[in-house]
Amino acid sequence: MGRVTGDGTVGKALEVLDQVAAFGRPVKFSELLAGSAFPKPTLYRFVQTLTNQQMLSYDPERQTYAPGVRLVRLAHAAWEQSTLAPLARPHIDALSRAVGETVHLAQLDHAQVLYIDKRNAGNPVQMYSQAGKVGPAYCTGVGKVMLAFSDASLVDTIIEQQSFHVFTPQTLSTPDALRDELQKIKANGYGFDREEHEPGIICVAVPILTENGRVLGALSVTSTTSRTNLAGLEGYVPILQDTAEKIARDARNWSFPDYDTKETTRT
Amino acid sequence: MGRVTGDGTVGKALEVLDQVAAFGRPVKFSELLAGSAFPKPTLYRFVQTLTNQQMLSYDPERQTYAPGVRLVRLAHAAWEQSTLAPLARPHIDALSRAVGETVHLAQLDHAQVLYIDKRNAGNPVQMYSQAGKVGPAYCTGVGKVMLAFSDASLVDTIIEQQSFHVFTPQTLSTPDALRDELQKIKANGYGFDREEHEPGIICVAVPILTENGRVLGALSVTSTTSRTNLAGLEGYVPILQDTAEKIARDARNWSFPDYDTKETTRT
DNA sequence: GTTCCGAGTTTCATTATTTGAAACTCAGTT
DNA sequence: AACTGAGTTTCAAATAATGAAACTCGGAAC
Repeated sequence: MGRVTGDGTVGKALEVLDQVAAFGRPVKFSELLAGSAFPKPTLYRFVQTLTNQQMLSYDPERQTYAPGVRLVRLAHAAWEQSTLAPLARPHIDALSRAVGETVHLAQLDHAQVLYIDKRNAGNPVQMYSQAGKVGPAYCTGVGKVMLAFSDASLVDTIIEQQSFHVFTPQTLSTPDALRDELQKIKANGYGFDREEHEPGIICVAVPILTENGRVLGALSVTSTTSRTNLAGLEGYVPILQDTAEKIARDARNWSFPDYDTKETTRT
Repeated sequence: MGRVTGDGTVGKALEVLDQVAAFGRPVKFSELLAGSAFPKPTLYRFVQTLTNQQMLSYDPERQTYAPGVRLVRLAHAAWEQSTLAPLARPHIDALSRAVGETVHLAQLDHAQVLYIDKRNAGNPVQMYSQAGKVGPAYCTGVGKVMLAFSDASLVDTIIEQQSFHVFTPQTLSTPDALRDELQKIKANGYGFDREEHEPGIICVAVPILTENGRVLGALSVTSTTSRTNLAGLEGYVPILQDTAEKIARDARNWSFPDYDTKETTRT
């Protein structure tokens, strides 16, 4: 079932770290305790250890914990070494200059979309996304495009984990509706977000695929209904596909890790 | 007395994580083993656990490990909750537009400068490209400015930990030279980087201080000797100080961690 | 083709760490 | 003065981590 087994003490500690991060704000020990499976002294020791290790920061005044700065340092290394971002950067810069709209680079992380880079439009639209932020896979352009080109078994797994929360009247709210959409996207080679996540926000997205057709990530151009429409965005498809192809080519040359391939030829 | 490293199993596992990150590239198990104090099976189990937990990613093709995507997600929470960056963002945007040069926002993390946000001269907003990067405290504008306004005891501790590596002929290479410089910076209220870290790169920096004079972080405007000179940069001091003040004010209003009354010893 | 080699992996008895019920501290109530 | 409850410490029992040794297995050497 859903729960990945926490392996050992380290797994438990990281579970606590996730809990703190999930709050989205500095959190008191008692709040953590209320939402934790661990007994008080156990949780207490984990929080102490993580704070010592700078994985959490403690505000002595308010007596709250928040994810710590050590994570920011570590994530920089992660971003540089295990994401497409550094490789894609020059291509995204060029794309951004060419289209003059907000550009996103995303990867699939478990059942969610992880935004790993972004370029803002010249006149910035206030948007929810940033590098490191996660979003739903079933109602974002990048999410749907990545799913559309993923293996059926992976899609099944991921669809099971979607909440299908209805953000707007356009949100695809059932697995079937999503599967239909994925099929159309696969046929077209690109996909839209038709205000499915945020009203007024539309986007066009393409997958970044290896030669063998494995999904590395996705690229999108985002705009607003007040600035353009789907037909307008569709005009960006060629340059998006061109950019995606360049990124994929660079990725091959760099021999990018098969980061989510497990059990390929092993028994 | 202080244990420098290793509280429990969690501490050891995080030590391994740091080791991987320190390589700056995907690393083989044997390379890790060579630089590790842990026996082979112990290290092996840590690496397995961290990989299971997505704190490391494994490339089965090349048999290498790199910091994992989970860190990127966690760091986003850290960046939003325990750094000045989200709060400072609008002010830095404004500053960036006004000066048209590269702008950095940094905090002190142990004995190092941690860059938490950046605006490039030409292109707006690039996340995590520089955010998360660390630099030396003794030879960067932001580093020296933060030290200049820190408590003497903290400065002593930090100076002990500096390498005083000589990057350029201008690098301050002794504690005494640095202390002199810090005194001058404190008197002026702002500081320069006179090509001390990279040839041709100069900057002017100001501290971000609370009402009580506690250092929250630092702001800098960076340019090159081919574009301007120290006198030119000095012209940015008023707008830098203004921006720093606005950030400090917002920090107080938002009552963000790491602010307010000095050691409350009420009786 | 066989042997050797060594990186990576597993085993298991030993050892050290983690665990959590209970007890304690202490500032702020009642 | 007694109560309360969040946060902290204690300590014997339960559990997990440890690492020497042994094993795998693909490739290099003979």
